[in-house]
Amino acid sequence: MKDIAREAGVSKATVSRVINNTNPVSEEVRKKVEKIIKKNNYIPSSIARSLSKKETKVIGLIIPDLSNSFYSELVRGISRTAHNNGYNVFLCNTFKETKLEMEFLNLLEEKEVDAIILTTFHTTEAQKDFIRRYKKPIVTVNRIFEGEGMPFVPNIDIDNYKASYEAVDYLIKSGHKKIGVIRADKDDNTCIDRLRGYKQVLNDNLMIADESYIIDSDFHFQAAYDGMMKILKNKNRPDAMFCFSDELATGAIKAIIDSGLKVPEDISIVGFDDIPLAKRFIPSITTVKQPIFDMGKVAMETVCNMIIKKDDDRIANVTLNHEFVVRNSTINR
Amino acid sequence: MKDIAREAGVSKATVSRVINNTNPVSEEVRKKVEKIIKKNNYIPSSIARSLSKKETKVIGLIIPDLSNSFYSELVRGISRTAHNNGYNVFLCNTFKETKLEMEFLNLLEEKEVDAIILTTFHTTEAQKDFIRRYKKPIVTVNRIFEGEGMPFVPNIDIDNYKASYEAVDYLIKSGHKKIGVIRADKDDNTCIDRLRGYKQVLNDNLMIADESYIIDSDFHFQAAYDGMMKILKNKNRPDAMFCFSDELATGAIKAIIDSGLKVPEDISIVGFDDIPLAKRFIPSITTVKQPIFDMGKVAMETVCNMIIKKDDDRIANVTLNHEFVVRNSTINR
DNA sequence: TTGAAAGCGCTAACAA
DNA sequence: TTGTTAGCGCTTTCAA
Repeated sequence: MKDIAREAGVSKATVSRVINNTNPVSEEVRKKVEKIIKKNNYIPSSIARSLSKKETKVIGLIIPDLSNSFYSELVRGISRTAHNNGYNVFLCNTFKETKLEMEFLNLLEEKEVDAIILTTFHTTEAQKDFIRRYKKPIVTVNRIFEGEGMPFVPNIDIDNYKASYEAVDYLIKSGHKKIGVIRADKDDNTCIDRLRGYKQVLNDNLMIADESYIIDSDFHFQAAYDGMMKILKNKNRPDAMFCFSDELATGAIKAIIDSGLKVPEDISIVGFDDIPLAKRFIPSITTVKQPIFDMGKVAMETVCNMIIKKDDDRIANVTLNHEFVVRNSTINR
Repeated sequence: MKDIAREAGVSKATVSRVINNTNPVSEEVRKKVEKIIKKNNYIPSSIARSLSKKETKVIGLIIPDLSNSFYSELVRGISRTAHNNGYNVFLCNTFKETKLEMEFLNLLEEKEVDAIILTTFHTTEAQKDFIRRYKKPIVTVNRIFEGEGMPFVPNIDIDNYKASYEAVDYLIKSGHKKIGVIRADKDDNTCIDRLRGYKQVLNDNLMIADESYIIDSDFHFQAAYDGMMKILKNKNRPDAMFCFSDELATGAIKAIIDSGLKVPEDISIVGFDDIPLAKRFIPSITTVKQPIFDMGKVAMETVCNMIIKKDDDRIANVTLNHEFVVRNSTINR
């Protein structure tokens, strides 16, 4: 920059003004400086700028694992929206390791990102402490952080209770009598809400939730496969399974087919998320569609609002609309 | 930092020394400074450090789109290895937009990342110009950049020609007579090598590559589905299809089944990549396994080597081993 | 409309 | 073993 200034016969301040389009600067000088910048292939250092302006124009993003399509789609929504607003994404894939989650949180603070979008794997006290003392904006997706002395952390989500209620209601209305569940991360608020919906709709229809029909898993194919295999040994096997993700649904379907049974003829399957795979799988999967890309978009927009104005009414939890999508993994009984 | 120094009664230099473990500093002073750092919850600014040291410890990563499992897995391999080596990843998802590719390249230069790992969607002259003038390390995955005045850009890949040859050879040996191909990005070197392998093995077995059996697509499900539908109208339909990705394979399978035919009974399908879905799909997909995570790992290791020593013999193209995995989407005829 | 100068928070000679 | 000092490359008052 100094070189540009010298060559143009102006001061660094002037060069800075033309780069950032900060008025005032005469047309004549601007032209001249721009020409010299181009000629010398000069690239301003965004590091120096960040140091001086105390903003980085990057937001930190913490996710459990990209191998889960939910998160890769979320990242897409966030990246796209970030870019549209002049921000960029510093991605932290924690591989579901609690230790890495804290490491990355601290790293993002050191890196002085302008805000953090957080989707943790397991909520810990250390994380809560971090949130308590962190002074820049934090937004979560599908996670609720509350507690003593905790600032308000906007969360982007769907109405998991209602979505779950509707999905199971559909199964009941289409004649299913014995409906099981494959859940995941059972202490997670998302999971809790969904299970609540499931139990409530059974209750409202005078059906009982058989505890042996509730399978725990970890949002991985294999866990669903194993869990489904176990439940199939049950002499009184279910006629439908509601899975808390599409990936879990594929595991359940595979297990059923490997056991010589058919989907949906013997057992109906409902998934959750509507990842691209859901409609392509064979059979295509009936599922609860979450607007994942939009959730990322809204999360990023909320971040932007928080950065600009510290107390706007656009800074709040956002509940997006879900949609129940009927495909070929369910049948009328 | 100044505050810490004042409170500890030492100079900033000393504080810097204890933070970075740069000798020498007496045990006594170290303890004291560490205590004060902890007490005040002091977090050093990595921006200021970067400015001063002229290194950021972040590498820029440009990929076409995370919705493709190949790339999300690649990102995982790169992230993991980066972290193990003290680096972090600045992710740029270009959504396959050529304009964004150049924007991100320029951005990474401004951000002064220490190196770039590049997997472009379409190679352009502007990209080549960038590479020519960029002075920091660049490594590619599955992409070859060559040309007048171009520096050597290490590329991480498998032997696509051989992999393709073997896959089609397997089909021939298991009795298939009419073998088609669904390729993607046909001007890409990867694709060219694979098609060469396909044609060569047909040739070596005195079979002719019927041009109407070669379908162009864009690495998306829908393109494969549509292409497969078209080829099924062919009165002389193929008895096997070799698809250049697993996602394309799922599209082909879906099309075949929707047409009332069966996989593999009527048509065998071979994929490429071995994304996690391949073994879970129904039928599970016979495929060429690429060590995607490892490709990311090796790319990142190569980057590290380039950063440390400018001319090491470990800075070279790397060809990793592939593996042909037989599953249920192929059959002996 | 422009320039001089201070400062962002750190590192790294060099001196003590 | 420690402190002093001069940057790193930019932005931003304040004065001219």
